Parts: sequence; C-alpha cells; structure tokens
Amino acid sequence: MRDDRSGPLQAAFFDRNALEVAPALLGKLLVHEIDAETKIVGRVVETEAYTGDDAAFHAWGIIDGPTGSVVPSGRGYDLFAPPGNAYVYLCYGMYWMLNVVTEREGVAGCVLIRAVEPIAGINEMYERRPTAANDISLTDGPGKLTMAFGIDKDHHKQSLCSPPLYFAHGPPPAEAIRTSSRIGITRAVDHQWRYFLEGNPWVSKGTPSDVAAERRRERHRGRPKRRRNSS
DNA sequence: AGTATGATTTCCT
DNA sequence: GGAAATCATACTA
Repeated sequence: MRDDRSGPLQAAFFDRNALEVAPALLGKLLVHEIDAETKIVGRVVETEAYTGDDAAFHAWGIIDGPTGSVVPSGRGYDLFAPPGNAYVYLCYGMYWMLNVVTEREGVAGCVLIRAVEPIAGINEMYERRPTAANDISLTDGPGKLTMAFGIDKDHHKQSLCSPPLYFAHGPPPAEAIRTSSRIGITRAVDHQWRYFLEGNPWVSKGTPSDVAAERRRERHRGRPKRRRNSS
C-alpha cells in the first residue's frame, strides 16, 4: 500500500507515543478548509508531547489499563479517544488549544500544536486576528493559531484525518529540530518534551517551564517566609 | 526591553 | 476558592 503524500495524514501516523508524534509533526501542514473558496494553511514549527506518565497531563490520575476502570469524568477522558482525534479545550477561560490525540484508543496521549508558519490564507488569518501587528504575531502561539484558523469547541473530538481540518505532508524542514522543557506548566517541568524548528521566527516566545521555575526560586531566595493558609 | 496584571471559564481539591 | 498547556496591554527603566 503506497503512502499518499497529497492527502491528510491518517490515523496510523498518530497511533504511537506522543514523544514520537510531536517531532514528526514538525514541517507538516495544518490545513483548515473553511469553505470551497477558503483554505487556511500553516506549517507546524512547534509542538509539545503529553503522555500518561506525566503529571502535567489532563488525563493524569485517570485510571488506565486493562484491569482498572477508566472513570469518565472531566475533560481528560477525551484523551483516551482514537488516534488522530482532536482534543480542543479552553485555556485560562479564553483561548482554545488544539491537540491531536495519540496512541491507540484506550491509551491516553496527545500533542499540543503550539505554533505554525502561515503558508496560505493569510488575509483570512488577519480577519480572525485583528490585533495581530504582523505575520509573526499572527500564529506564534497556541492560542493565536487557533484564533487565526478559526478553531474552537466545535472541532473537539472531531477526526483530524479528513477535511475540513487535517494535517498534510510538507517538504522536510530545513531547520534543525530542537527540544526544551514545555511552556506554561508547573508540574513535570523537567521533561524536555517541547519540540521546535531552530531559528524559525514563528516559534512562540514563552519561557520554558524549567527556566521559569528556576527564576522564581531565585527571586524568592532570602525573602521572609510566605504566610500560608490564613483562612 | 523586561516585568506585571487583567480577562474569563472550566475543572479540581 | 484557586489554579489553569495564554495573550494583550500598561507599566517601569
């Protein structure tokens, strides 16, 4: 069976560990076919992996395995869905985050799409992001790219292996793949599970969480002890 | 240029 | 009640 490089990436691509899928997605194209005339395309330049062995994961604490029962509660339950499904959730009450579910159905895992480089439909992206000052700020962050692409709750649990929203093959990236700690989390900050294309201007500007945690410790060093639990 | 803060909703303890 | 996989704006220097 030949690999059709012109169509959407199929479920088999996502049917493995998030730590493999996350770097493999770099250089792939995120495509949203809004309607017959409108197609928004971006090149993936930054991803993060989230796995079952991960305290920062939304599925953390949900029982996983053939003998244990999976308790279907909370948003994390949707991370046990089939590979290639979308996991879209609201972050800080305002911004939609786009994730692709990885691993076979029944095993939780996902990859967060953190930044893309605009390839097509740039005018449509500006319409959806009126505050963007330039092409870079259009899609250089996970909340920014979902705004630019018009991705929200309606895409949650939908398949990303067929239109309207899907990934496609692209040219192999010329940039080197680099890793770091993930951004914006407070648990499992030492996992180097963020992947990005070195030097690409669309990579988000956030501080990796291990660096942020170190800076916090530095700032609080020598200060009087924080009073806690004064209910 | 770097740092701080408000917005706003869902989930968890 | 508080934190959360963020972003835009208003500060300070």
